[in-house]
Amino acid sequence: MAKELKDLTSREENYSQWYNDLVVKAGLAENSAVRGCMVIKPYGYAIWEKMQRALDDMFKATGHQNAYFPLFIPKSFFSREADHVEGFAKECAVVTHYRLMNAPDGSGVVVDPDAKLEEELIVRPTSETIIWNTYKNWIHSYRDLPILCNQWANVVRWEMRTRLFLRTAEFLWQEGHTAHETREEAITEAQKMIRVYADFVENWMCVPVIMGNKTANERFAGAEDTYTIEALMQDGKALQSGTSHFLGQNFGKAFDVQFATRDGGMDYAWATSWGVSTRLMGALIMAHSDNNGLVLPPKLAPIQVVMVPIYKGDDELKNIVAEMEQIAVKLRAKGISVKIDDRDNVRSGFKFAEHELKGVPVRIVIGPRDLAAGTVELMRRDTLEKENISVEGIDETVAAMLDDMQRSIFQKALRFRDSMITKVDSWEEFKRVLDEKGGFILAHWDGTTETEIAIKDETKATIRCIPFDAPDEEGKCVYSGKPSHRRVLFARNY
RNA sequence: CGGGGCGUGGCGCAGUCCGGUAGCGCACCUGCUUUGGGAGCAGGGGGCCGCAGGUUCGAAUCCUGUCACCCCGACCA
Repeated sequence: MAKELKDLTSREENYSQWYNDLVVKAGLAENSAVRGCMVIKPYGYAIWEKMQRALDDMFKATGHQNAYFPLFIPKSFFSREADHVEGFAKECAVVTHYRLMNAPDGSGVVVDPDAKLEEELIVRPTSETIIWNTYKNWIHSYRDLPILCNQWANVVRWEMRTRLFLRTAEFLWQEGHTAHETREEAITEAQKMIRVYADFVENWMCVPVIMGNKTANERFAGAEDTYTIEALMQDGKALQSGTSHFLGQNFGKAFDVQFATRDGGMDYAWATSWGVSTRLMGALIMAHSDNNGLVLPPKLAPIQVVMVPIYKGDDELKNIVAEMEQIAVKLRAKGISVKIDDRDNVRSGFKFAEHELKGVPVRIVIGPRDLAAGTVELMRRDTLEKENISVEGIDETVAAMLDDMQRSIFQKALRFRDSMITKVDSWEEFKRVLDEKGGFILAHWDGTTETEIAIKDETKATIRCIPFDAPDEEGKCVYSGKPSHRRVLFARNY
């Protein structure tokens, strides 16, 4: 391991650089040999697995089942829904051949020109088309509905510029795809799932979010309505953290998914889709980290408690580790994951720094003085506060501390987020707040795409959402001065 | 696809202008001393200098070509 871990520069100077360094140094992920693609390292993947498990439980609890659909999608499927192809065409990886051969001149391996595919295959950027092509065979009657499927998969979007976790050419996600009998039922489903996401992000990741509708301009390609959760990062930029779409009958019609209705007629199925991705890892990192490294919510930390011995000589080490093992048994009995760091090739100070960098929530240090006194030193990662406590009842103390941290990390993020929401009523103020403070801006908007785009062109700020809880309020558009009936949420974003 | 930058042990870099046969820090290995906040000393291993040509007695260095990657735009969330 490296002393180079030491220099996490101040976050204010260059937040992007700082973020990238942190992701790499904390051992979460790194760039791969493949352009724009990411290697998720074991520690990062362990966090992702915890997220997956929690989300999967929530999906099951809301009646969904997992399934799996193909990686490749015939090109023609994309032509079925005009908006959809428009939205994804520019970033698709295309498979054109199915065989390699040795180059005739011996220079290596080349694509066999005789092995050209009749129809090109697209590596899925999202799976609506292949799934609805399949649903056509599954749905004949209203009795077949609803269909509530989710798949855990990888997708590819050939982005020009990538950033670890936030935007990679290939990413891991889940995508739910449901089919319903009525418009109302589908809308209810889409709204239910955005609430599931908000629940997960707030209660597991400790990241507060604002739920709302996307504007027509920011809507998913092929959707009638898109719901989003928007989080705020510590540099004042917003991050779209999850979306849920009401797709109307667009895909039902595009793939001719008709069913016999209760009253003897025929109708097209109503659709939703919803997804969250490894981008959530980026949100987790950028929402809580400090200059010492990651701060992980206890519920998502692969290791919740690390124990570091302070010792001279093998005998002392042996005694301390024996004590630690007894404590570990008690902690594990409470479902707490524990690691005893008894490495003898690095010093304790190095271990402290390393575990802080990796965001381990609680550290227990035991040295000869503690051993004699029956105490330990306890430190919590979020506040870096240390206290000396008795070994008696340590399992209760640590369990309570982990619970408290889960709440406290969220509260801290919430206070920051709330302090970064500014109500703005003039164009001058809008630009000034955006440049000097950042964060979310609540302002009136005249509801037109022209104004939305003009604002984006001038300031790079976009409408993140029209919050569900935005109260009715008469006002004038901050840009055009035309009448508006509620405030919408603006921000610069990732 | 425009504009800029870079390619040298695992990582980060110096050396390139002005050619002389490769160096520094970290990491790694061995030993001793250390251990309550990122250890010290000593010794050691590892690089056809992105690739291909050319100039030259001699090329990391000069010339030509080529391939990567990074940053800023455009694209995208």
